[in-house]
Amino acid sequence: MKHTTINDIARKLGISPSTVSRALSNHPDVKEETKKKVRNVAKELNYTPNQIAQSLKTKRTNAIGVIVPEIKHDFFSSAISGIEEVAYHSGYTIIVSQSNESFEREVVNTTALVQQRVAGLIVSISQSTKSGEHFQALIDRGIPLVFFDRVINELDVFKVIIDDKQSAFKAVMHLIERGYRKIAHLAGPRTLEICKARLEGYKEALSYAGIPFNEGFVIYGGMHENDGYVSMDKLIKNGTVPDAIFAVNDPVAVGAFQRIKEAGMKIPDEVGIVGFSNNKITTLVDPPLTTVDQPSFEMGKKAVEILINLIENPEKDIKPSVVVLDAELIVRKST
Amino acid sequence: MKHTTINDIARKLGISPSTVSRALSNHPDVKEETKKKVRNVAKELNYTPNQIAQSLKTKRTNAIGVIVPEIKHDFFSSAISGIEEVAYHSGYTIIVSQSNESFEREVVNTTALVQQRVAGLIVSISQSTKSGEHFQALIDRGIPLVFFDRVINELDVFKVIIDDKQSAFKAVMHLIERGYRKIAHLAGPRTLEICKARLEGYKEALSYAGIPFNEGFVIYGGMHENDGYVSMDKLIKNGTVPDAIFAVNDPVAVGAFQRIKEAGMKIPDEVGIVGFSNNKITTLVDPPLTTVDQPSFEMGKKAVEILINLIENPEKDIKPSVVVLDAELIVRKST
DNA sequence: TCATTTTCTGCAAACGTTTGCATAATTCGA
DNA sequence: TCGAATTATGCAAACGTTTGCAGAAAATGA
Repeated sequence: MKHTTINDIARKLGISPSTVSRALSNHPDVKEETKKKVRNVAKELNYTPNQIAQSLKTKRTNAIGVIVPEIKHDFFSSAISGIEEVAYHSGYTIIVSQSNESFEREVVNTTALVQQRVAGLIVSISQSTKSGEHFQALIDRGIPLVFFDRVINELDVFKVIIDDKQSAFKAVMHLIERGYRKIAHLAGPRTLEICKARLEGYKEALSYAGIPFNEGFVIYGGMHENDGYVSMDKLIKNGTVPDAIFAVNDPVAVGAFQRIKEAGMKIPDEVGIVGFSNNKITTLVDPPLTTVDQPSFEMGKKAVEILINLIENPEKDIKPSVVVLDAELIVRKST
Repeated sequence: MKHTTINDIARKLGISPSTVSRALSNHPDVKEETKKKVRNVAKELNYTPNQIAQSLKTKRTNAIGVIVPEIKHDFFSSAISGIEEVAYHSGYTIIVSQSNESFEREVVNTTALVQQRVAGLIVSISQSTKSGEHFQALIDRGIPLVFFDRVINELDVFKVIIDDKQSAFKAVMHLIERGYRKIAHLAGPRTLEICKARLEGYKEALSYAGIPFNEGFVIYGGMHENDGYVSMDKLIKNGTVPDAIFAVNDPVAVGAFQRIKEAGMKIPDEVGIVGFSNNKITTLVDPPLTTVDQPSFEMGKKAVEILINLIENPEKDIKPSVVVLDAELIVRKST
């Protein structure tokens, strides 16, 4: 009733399914005349190859699995856009799932993708992921895997990242050059390497500039706008108002930004603020935010390019490496 | 080398694959003791069912295809989030593709999804889609299809939308109540029904209020920020500066917003502005934008709920209907 | 004209499952 | 203790392809 098969075509033409198969894949063995007939009937009957059957036989799929913490997050959605873009042009399709920052869900998603026999996976881990066993299992089975942005250092796979520490260093140095001295850091979850690295960069810049590190100026929180708001609120309530903020990412920066405005403090005169990621919002707030341009779209593209290369060259086992993309500091009016 | 199969388990236990299959799916016919043994070996060998083979046999898949114009667009990425959320909890997986506003690519994506034998599709059409044949083909084959937001009126399928005309009407009436009289509309592509509807609502509000319709106050453009900027620029260059703007969506509103600021005009005193969609940015610009709250996340959820219902009840052929979700006007400081 | 080569087509097995049906193994009643 | 009823297992076909191999048909040469 539903889909026509190669057999329907064969029956209609009184030839064998094998010939039809070969005709459709333009095999040189089959006569041009037969090919034509087959193609016509195929069109006439609205034939679409059953990729499920093809995959079963050939043991290849053109599906790439993608797992991110949250699809709607600006950084990830544009990374996914980049992934889809390249995948599309290479004839791959992407299966997208989100972990919602939950470790369990990340594991479930991973096995779901394995069951679907995706050709490979691109992953940015959840903030509650403390173990990499589910990914190690992929590696053991020889399923190509590429991490981007949020990676697990211990695992020996390809990683597409930026130099978080160096970028953070540059951002904080910029604040220092602008004359800010009481610089607070709104940090992300301690579990994430990117957050650790950004914190490191912050500390290093302070020490480089001879500014003593003050534990009370590091406020840990999540990666969302609300976290930034809450963290800033804490600083204000504690009476330890800094003269500048380095936020772990843009949503956090924007949250802090709002709290600062509510407190009636002037940006950048009373408080300078630097974000991280170059989300679209940063250009739209007033004043626009200084931030680190994290090339989300390009990171997605790069990750999938690497993955496809791995998929299509299974024999030469390519040594995993860490690809570090450039991330520039974009200076705007908030500093 | 790669994946263990049911046969590996069978061989290891000296039983038949059929028994293993039944054991794993907890069939009552197989003895508890055998089940245990099977489960143990399955775990030991790291068995994951090959869903490709399962699908081929059962003729069912748990993949849902999603096609949107652009993944990174705020509205769509949060709709996709909603879709994934519900899909995940119902055991489905989503294959996401973007048309990039290209008709051809939309067609390619559609057939790619059909080849993968997705259980159903959720689509928001591209702005250059003028024909619905590729979707009609789905309907003819009995493949469940749900449109959301950007729909094709002529096709008899489920649609999840908001009342665009009514919402536009409310938005423009609000401007009128605020005292604005020279209201321009930055319209979207004439091909999209949502754009036509919003234009209609605009016209109707004017006529309702007895304000004569002025052709020169409708500027057609795309759906992006830059389009808003350009359209606003035209109005300014033409010397026909309105005292209020009703934009077809938020990005366009924000683009106009920036051009207005550049021109040194005060919002809302000299120019009022209303957007459409309630993108996150609208709360962050200064002043925050009045806009129509289009529940993207919920639209995604609703669409996939309908789709799953269609997928899981193929026998009772459910009559397609149009689901209209509520969209409230959110009044902020820009009007 | 017939043997030989070349060109084209079909048979059948395989991919990893599921499942109707047959049958082996076990349990039960008398 | 034996046949019947019950319980548990296996056989084999099927899902829609691909592909090695065999062999039919056509073309070639002498």
